[in-house]
Amino acid sequence: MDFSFSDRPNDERIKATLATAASSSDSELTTLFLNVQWTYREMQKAYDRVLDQHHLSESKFILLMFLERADRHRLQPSELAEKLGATRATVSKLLTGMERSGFIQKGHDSVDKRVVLIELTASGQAVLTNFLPSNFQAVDTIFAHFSKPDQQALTGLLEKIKQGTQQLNQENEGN
Amino acid sequence: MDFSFSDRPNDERIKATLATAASSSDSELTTLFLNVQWTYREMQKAYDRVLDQHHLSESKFILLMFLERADRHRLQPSELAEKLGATRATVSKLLTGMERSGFIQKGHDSVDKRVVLIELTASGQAVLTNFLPSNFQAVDTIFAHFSKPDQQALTGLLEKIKQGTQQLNQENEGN
DNA sequence: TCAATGTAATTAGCCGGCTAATTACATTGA
DNA sequence: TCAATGTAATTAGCCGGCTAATTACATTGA
Repeated sequence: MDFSFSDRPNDERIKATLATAASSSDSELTTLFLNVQWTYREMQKAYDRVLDQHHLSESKFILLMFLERADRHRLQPSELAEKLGATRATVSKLLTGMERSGFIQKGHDSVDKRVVLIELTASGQAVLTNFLPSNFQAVDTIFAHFSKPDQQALTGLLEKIKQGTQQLNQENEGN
Repeated sequence: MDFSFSDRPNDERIKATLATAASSSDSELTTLFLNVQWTYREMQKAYDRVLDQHHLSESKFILLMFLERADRHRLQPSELAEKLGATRATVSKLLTGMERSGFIQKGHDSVDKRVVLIELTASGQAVLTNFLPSNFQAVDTIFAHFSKPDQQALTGLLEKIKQGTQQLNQENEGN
């Protein structure tokens, strides 16, 4: 596998976008914005590779975590969807794949016939247990160069981005 | 549209993950990691909404930018793919959609019969010109709460994440 | 009590990403 | 010169996200 960096696409975007920037402030903020996107996407790709080595995707991993902590290792698809923050349709697809992989089993609720009960299998348990150390290791590596103050600084800056995002949503309310 | 915040899914992930953390350092870094993901994804969703109001996706917008700057407003699909940093297959799909929308036209190269030439249409031009101010406005809003030092600080922290990402890739080389 | 309404899950069909396979043409070198 | 190899683009088929429609069952209230 070739992970030698090609930052070229990012540079191309910056070049193209800066040519249309009206002010130097626009230029700086746009560069920063593209930098945030690029950094996140490279980070996520690297993290996804770790997950893939364990035959997992991020969402599937999170679903296994929820099941692991649930009473009797069982939850309804709708409960999983709400915890995950995805639609029921998406979760339905993910669960189909996880059943095929043998990570979960589907069962029926005795009371409400509409309900499906998703149960963690031993094999799903094992995959999760195996992945967890790699997960923390990956996060450690990503933030290897961070000092304590760096962590706090980033937390503060993320908070400001969240506020800006909320404003952007308000500006565009009513479609 | 309802943009009232449900941070619940993020909280659920943090709760579930922290329960399995070995050290307090793991806890802190994992929380920070989830926070980075959450913040980016909310920001991107808001930005995508702005694009969608102009019948664009981010990749389509970038492709229009490349064409706008190109000699005679023309590029080959393979050139666009390399600049964009996506596969030719992906770009092929995007271009099909953009042709349907009337943003581009496909033509033939007189010399090399394998080559397709993508040309920006007047309508594509117009959509781009119209979107650009909204684009800068969106970026401004996202970073509305950032001071100059904040910008510099974030740039530095992103650099550290990039370094960590590269290390993570090295650790997982040869899968 | 049963028609109207609500709810759980899935399916169909779209988007934008990917890899692998295919098609068509161009280039190269013995 | 033409077989082997390279290259441009597309297509097939997968993934994980979405909305809208559908199916099947549960609840409610006149």
